[in-house]
Amino acid sequence: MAPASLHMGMEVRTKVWMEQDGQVMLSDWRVALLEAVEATGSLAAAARRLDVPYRTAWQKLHALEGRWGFAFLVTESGGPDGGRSRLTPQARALIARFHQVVAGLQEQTEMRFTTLFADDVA
Amino acid sequence: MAPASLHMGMEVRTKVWMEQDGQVMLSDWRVALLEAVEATGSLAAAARRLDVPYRTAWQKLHALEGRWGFAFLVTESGGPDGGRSRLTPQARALIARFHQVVAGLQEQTEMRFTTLFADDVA
DNA sequence: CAGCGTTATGCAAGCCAGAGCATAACGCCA
DNA sequence: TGGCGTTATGCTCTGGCTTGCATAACGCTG
Repeated sequence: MAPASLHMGMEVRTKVWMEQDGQVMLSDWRVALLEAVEATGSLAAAARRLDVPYRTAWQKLHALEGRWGFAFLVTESGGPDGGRSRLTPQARALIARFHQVVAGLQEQTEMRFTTLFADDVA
Repeated sequence: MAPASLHMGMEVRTKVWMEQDGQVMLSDWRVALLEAVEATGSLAAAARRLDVPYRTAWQKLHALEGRWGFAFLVTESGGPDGGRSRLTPQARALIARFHQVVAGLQEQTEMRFTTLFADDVA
């Protein structure tokens, strides 16, 4: 068998976010959360899916709305399923542009990493 | 005058790092620290330059050496300037490859950001 | 030989985002 | 009408990282 690679489990990771005077205005994680809301129809379900407490998820989005000055979610409490949340058009538009900004970055980075750290490390 | 842009001070930021089973093996910040050591000739000076306590800088590098299993710095205490630290060839090589991995990412991201968020936000 | 600046490292304190717990309103449904 | 699941939000507590403080050795230098 081939010699055991020294970088078992080694991986490269990237993080992209937007900020204004030190405050996070949008990040890949937050985008993932918003998309989970869109997919599941509720913030509670989205939080469970990303494995974070509802408390935390709500706080993050709440802070975001405060900073941007407009709503990201249109919510209803009560009803058949207890309630639900959906994204506002503005939120959707913002997410779309964010995706365009970060498109391909992770893949590029991983490709370079794989090439440069192919069979040895250090 | 032109309408005040809604994204005054808005910026996109990226972070790149390597990790192995949850532990940071190298990051852009750590690389910056190492390069500051190379530039100044001492870890203490490097820490001052990056505006972090010596305590912190040393801990980070110490942990790194432990994880990789080899020395990043060759150090001397005492002497004319009190002591000094220089990078090992292995550390230099690692840094060089890290740079190749992340080359241009920041610039690309910023270009896309500027284009997509040119005159309005949301 | 006393002093300085650096490396090296233990220990205690602080700081803060994240997480837990609690409460309340809402609207359907059995 | 009592129960359920969701939104919404206050208060508190904690786990972990960052920092500060302290100590010691080293080896020039005045």
